Amino acid sequence: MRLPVSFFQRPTLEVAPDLLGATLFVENEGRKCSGRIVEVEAYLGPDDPASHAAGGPTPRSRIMFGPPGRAYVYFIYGMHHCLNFVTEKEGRAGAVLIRALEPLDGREIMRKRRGGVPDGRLCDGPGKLCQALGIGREWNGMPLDGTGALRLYLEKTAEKVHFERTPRIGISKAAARPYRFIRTP
DNA sequence: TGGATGATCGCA
DNA sequence: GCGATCATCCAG
Repeated sequence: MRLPVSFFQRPTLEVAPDLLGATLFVENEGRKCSGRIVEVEAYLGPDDPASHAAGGPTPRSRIMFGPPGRAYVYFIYGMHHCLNFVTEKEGRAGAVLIRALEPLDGREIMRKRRGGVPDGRLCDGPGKLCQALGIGREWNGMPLDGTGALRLYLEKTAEKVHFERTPRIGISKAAARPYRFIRTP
């Protein structure tokens, strides 16, 4: 079942765990790739010091304050992109960072984009999955229901999903908050 | 463990 | 303008 945009119009900390187990589909360069979401992190609004939305809207973080159910893609460390899903109702900032996928369809082209790493390393990091799926800045702002100029969408899982919560990775501010969600067996 | 590599943002 | 910082990745 396709996830509607309204799925994202909720508190970020509720959306994040609900995304675990969902399948992300990306149509790019005439190819369709998909992967199961297995790790995410929540980033909140101005009250979350680790969030790009801390300190109010900026040219980069503007999308986080806009309507939910869109992609927030940013460039970091001079060489990587990260994919987020915008949450909360319009005017309130929030996003979920997609940190890892289990690759499903399109592994051939993902391997090609990733330079022939083993399948287990294709999408096991936020920068890696963007490289595998061919996601760059041009995907920023794309709706998550496949209605944009570049198509991506999600399907919900029917399975019961187990997960654990841990602190977020690679941040220095608000590092103690348990806003990371990992799918467990 | 540190280097690559460039956009971003606060402060001057 | 300037520079510290950065939601990363990979080689060694």
